[in-house]
This record gives sequence, C-alpha cells and structure tokens, in this order.
Amino acid sequence: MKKRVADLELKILNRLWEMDNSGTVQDVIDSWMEDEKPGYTTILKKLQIMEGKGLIRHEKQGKAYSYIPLISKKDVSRNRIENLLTGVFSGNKLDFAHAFFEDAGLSKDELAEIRKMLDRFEKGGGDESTL
Amino acid sequence: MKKRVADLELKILNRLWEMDNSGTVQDVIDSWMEDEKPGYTTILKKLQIMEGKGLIRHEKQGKAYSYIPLISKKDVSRNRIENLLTGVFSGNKLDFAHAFFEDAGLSKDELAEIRKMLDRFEKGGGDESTL
DNA sequence: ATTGACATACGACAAGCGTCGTAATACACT
DNA sequence: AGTGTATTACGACGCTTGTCGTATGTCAAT
Repeated sequence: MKKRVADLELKILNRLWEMDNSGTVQDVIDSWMEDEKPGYTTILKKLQIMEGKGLIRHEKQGKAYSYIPLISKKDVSRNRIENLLTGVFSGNKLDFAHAFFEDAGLSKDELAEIRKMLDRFEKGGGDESTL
Repeated sequence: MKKRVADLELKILNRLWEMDNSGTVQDVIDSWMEDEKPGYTTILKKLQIMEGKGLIRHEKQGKAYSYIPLISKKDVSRNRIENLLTGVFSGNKLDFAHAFFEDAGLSKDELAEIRKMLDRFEKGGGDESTL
C-alpha cells in the first residue's frame, strides 16, 4: 500500500479537499496564481496518473469530468508526520516537538491554545476524536 | 539555494551526523541492516552527487575518503517542518500541532515533558536555544 | 450536418532518484 | 616490480515527477 504523494499531487488534493471533494481540471488549475498557472494538460495528465495510483477517481459531471479524492487529508498528514518523525528524528517524539516549537515561531496565543490541546489529550488519554 | 534532500540522502546524512560529522563509504553502508545493505557503488555514487549539490564535502583520511556534511540536522529538520506546515496545513500551526498530538500517540510522560517545553517557550518568548 | 470551443487521450521529454556494473586507481605485502 | 584487495570514477538503466504538444472526442448552437 505504498501510496507516495508527490508535491504536485498534494497541491491538487488540497484543492479538491477544499472544494468539498470534487473539482474539474479547470477548478484545480484555478488554485494557482495567475502568473504561474500550469498548462491544462499538465494537470489533466497528473490527475490521470493519480487515478492510476488510486489516489482519486473521476465521474462525468455535465460536460467535463469531476475528480474525487479517495484519500483524506488526515491520511496524508498522518503519513507525512510519520515520515518526518522517523526520517529526521529517529522516532523521538520529544525531539520532534521541540524542533517544531523552535521553528514555528508561535505567538503567545498559539502557545496558550496548544496548552489547551495538551490538557485535552492528557485527560482523554491521547485519543480525543470529537474536537 | 534549493537544496532538496532526498530520502536516501537524509539517511546518509543521519549516519554522518551520528558519526561525529565524518564517515567513509563503508561507515555509511554499515548503518543498513545486514540483509538489505545497498551496493558499495550505490552509496559512493550518491555521496558524489551529494557533494555536487553542496550537501557534503570529502577529504582524504588514510586510505579512503571521509565525507563531511556541510549542512546540519537542524537545517534539514527546519526545512522539512516548514514544508509539512505549508504543504499540508497551509501554514496553520495549530492544525499542525493538533495533528501531531493526534498521530504521535504520546505517553503521559511525554505529554508532561512537552508541557515543560511549552513553559520554557512561553517564558523565553519562543527562542530558547540552550535547552 | 458543420463548426467552434472546450475536454480528454496519448505520447514525449528533461531532470532527479536509486541502483549497479565495469573500469581505473591506489596501497600494501611479497 | 608484481599481484591482490580495497577504493574511486564513470556511465548506464528503469522509474517517477513535472511539463507539454498534438491529436482526438464531445457537445451545443447554428
């Protein structure tokens, strides 16, 4: 189940997720800034490859196709976090957390907010789903 | 200064950092498990490419060459965290933190440790270097 | 039915990655 | 000096990524 998600693929997925899990080639392209939009066929081709990889599927929607993600943002984020944790920090979660705090440049408010998160996770044993 | 660090390159760098910033081809290979060691020339070639990219340099050390990282673990971790933050969480640090807490499966002790980290960052304004 | 506008299909291509094979070189011991 | 082993240099190959160009298909309005 090796579904590596390349950068461009992630950008496309992000767009589809934003658009309520369904968008056309044109919709996807519209998420680029005007002066750096990729060619239509670039995105189309990528969508087709992603379909081959099982990352998305497509269905006829009026004149054109609509593309629908088959994986969730959560899937990708979990995967990327896991990769970062093992690849860079050898699985050491505290090292990871420390690096994050160091690099993120968090504001007072954000720090406070994270403290609240911590409270919830401490109470709930680390598996709060409804928040 | 686009120094993209590929997966194999990161594994190699990790090994060199561990070995006090200096190791031979053989040293690097030894960091693989016995039954999945890559070929000698695979690593050698990669080291040469990495040198071309400015990620490492080499110097004669007795019979063979020693390879020395030109970037630090901190550099790479900062870069990867930044990529993850922007690529997956659109720069939203709280989303990042939440996903991390959710996925990491932290123990009570680790949660407590992170809380201490938070204290320090709150006090120090987010830039504690000596910890 | 013909045309125009827009979508899709297909194939090409250069760069990067991971992997080696083979050739050349260096050293160390006879 | 001659040989054997370890090390380095070079180039190849197949796969992936990102990028298109060109050809083909579709649909709606004439």
